[in-house]
Amino acid sequence: MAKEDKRIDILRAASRVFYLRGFEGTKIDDIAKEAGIGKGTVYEYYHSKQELFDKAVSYNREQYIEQVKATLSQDGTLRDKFIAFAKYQTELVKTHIPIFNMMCTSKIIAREMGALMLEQNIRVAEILTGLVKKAVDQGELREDINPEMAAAVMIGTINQYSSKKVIFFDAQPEDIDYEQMADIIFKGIG
Amino acid sequence: MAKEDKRIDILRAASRVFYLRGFEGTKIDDIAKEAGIGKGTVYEYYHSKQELFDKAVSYNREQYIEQVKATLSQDGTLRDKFIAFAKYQTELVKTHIPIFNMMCTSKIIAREMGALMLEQNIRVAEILTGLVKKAVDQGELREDINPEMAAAVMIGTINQYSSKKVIFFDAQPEDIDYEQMADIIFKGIG
Amino acid sequence: MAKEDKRIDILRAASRVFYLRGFEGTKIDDIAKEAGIGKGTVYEYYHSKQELFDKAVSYNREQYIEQVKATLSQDGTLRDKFIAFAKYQTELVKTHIPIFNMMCTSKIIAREMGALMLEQNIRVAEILTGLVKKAVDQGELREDINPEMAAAVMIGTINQYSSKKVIFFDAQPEDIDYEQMADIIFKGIG
Amino acid sequence: MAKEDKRIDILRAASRVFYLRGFEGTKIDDIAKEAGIGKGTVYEYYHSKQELFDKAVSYNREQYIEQVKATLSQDGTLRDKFIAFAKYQTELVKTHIPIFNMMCTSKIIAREMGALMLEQNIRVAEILTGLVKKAVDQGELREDINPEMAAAVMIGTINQYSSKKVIFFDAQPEDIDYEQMADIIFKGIG
DNA sequence: TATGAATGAGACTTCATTCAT
DNA sequence: TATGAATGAAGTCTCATTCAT
Repeated sequence: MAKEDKRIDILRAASRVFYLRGFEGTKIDDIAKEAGIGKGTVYEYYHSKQELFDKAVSYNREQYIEQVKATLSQDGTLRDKFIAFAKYQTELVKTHIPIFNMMCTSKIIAREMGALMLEQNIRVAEILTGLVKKAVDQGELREDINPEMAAAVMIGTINQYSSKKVIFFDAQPEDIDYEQMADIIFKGIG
Repeated sequence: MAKEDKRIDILRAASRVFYLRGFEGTKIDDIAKEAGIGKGTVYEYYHSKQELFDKAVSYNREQYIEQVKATLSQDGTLRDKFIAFAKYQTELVKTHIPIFNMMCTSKIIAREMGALMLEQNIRVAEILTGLVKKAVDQGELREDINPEMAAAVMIGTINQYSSKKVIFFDAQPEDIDYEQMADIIFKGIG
Repeated sequence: MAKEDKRIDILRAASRVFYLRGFEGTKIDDIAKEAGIGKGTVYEYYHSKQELFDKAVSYNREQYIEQVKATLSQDGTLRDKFIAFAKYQTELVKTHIPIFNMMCTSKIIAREMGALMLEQNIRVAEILTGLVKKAVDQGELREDINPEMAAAVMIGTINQYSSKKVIFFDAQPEDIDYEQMADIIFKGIG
Repeated sequence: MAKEDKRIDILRAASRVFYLRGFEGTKIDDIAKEAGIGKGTVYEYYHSKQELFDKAVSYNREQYIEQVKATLSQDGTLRDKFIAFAKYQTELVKTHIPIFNMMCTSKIIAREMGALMLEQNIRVAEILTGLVKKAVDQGELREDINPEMAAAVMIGTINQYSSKKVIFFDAQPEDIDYEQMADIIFKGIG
């Protein structure tokens, strides 16, 4: 228990620091201090910096995917689900899970992390693609659309507009007009 | 002349290596070898690794923005421009300019690079937003749309669908169905 | 009682591990595991790794010297004693007491261990030298020999031939022809 | 040239320090200081401490074997050769080549070094054994001796008596009575 | 008394930067 | 101007020792 709790404590501390400074920019000592423990103690729980990083990525990814699934499995139309997902994704970026940035800050991204990032993005896209197909079947969307592309429009728009507003302009998640975002995606800009 | 040429040579060599290995993962010696010169020579042209990195980022950003401007200033409807931009962006990712990845591989991303990335993305978004406004004025788009958001839909969709297909699934830029992408954005998915 | 037994247990466990891995290559945890106890417990009996090492060396040395004395105090001619000693020394190397190797595996050999090694070797040499003198008196050996050198011939030959055969060629102690060895030493090679 | 000279300089400096303190007890910084260079420079010439150690052992071993061969190939009887070899071996221990001690001071002795030590000792023993055989053929030695064992008597006696006198009692190599040593070996102690 | 989690000093190694040639 | 050998600061990881339980 206490042992496992501490493992998680260290993982979360590591996540915070990796998030802020990236893999290379993070010193084990930083993580130890963030967790309020000694440097050597980190190594009692994780064998290497790399392992700690990988575990932190996995941990946050799991958390993320679970939340996405929960968000998208709520009742309602695809429009409702989209708005819920957009809100969640925006909150996420603002507040807590550092997964996106963590993936962008390691020198090894070009090798191992590419697959991880892909997998996660693919899984979310797949879930959304499935929902799009169902919505087509139920007549909520027009029949001639490419579901995969439709899912890309949704995810892409959120990442481009919503997340960036929050990250770069310090906007609050509640300031985003999700209804308008849904309108423009569902009705088109033309 | 020759001096200035060599500066650019080094800059381009640095861009290639930074792109592949990130800031921390790149050794000055790697850059020197890539440029076919000695390690000390790099320091005759740039005072530090950090300066070289910054200059490489700026250089690639300039090139990128210039190309985007050229692409979007061609004659035609917004739809035409969108397709041209999507093609360019996709080619870009596939072939050469390492700007996106460079931004993801430095330990300083959270601090200085955030602003750079923002600025570039903002500039492209601004250009597109301007074109959207013009298209609204010319009746090509409906009047009630938020131009900024419309631009985000376009950029976001390209990044999510097109770039990912190319990056992660090794698709060729010419395999992407840009017409379909334009349709879904202009007509909406609803 | 039990306390003193445990001290010896730890000492023997330490001897085995030091023997295999040397001073620096041995972790306190290895010794604890070999002794079937916890790491902290080792420190209840010995104040430091260095003390434990020193005590282990002393312990094995005592045991060794006692055995050598017993072997050499048996009845018989010097030739008999030599053969008995050669057998014992060969068995020793093969089976159990790690004293020689322990002495070769510490970083402190050049300083403190030199004296220890010397002392032990000297004591054996002295005992043998004494026996040689007695044998001279009893007419078993010729009168003009240097007893110290004669002892060196005996010890040196055993170490060079017998021990090496066993250590490096995995010969069995009983495969050695001790009679032939005695012959060559007593009669000379000339 | 200068580069190769420096490689050797470092190797010799490393040999001296390894000799005094053993593998584990030697810090790269010690070697650098002994060589009068910076710590990083050592790594310009050798990739790791282990490589440097291995190279130092090999280097000293080569030097040693060459010298032994030269010593034993001089004209004269076996007795003459023995005396020359004993002198050389004694000088060696006193003055310069740290091979024996180096081999005794690493934690890896039990694994890799065993073979090296064996090989060297075997080679010397083989050379001597060959000379013994030749001496038997020429009637210098009696016919019924075991040449391998005779060689062991010679090497063992030198190591036990001569080297120890020098190492532990600080005797000078010229103080040793090599004639007496030859007598006792050739005529026997009996 | 016995334990093992926690600790931090210290070692190896890397690499940006300097500078003599 | 061009070079690459030299350097040492700094980071990762190990492990002897301590101490609360």
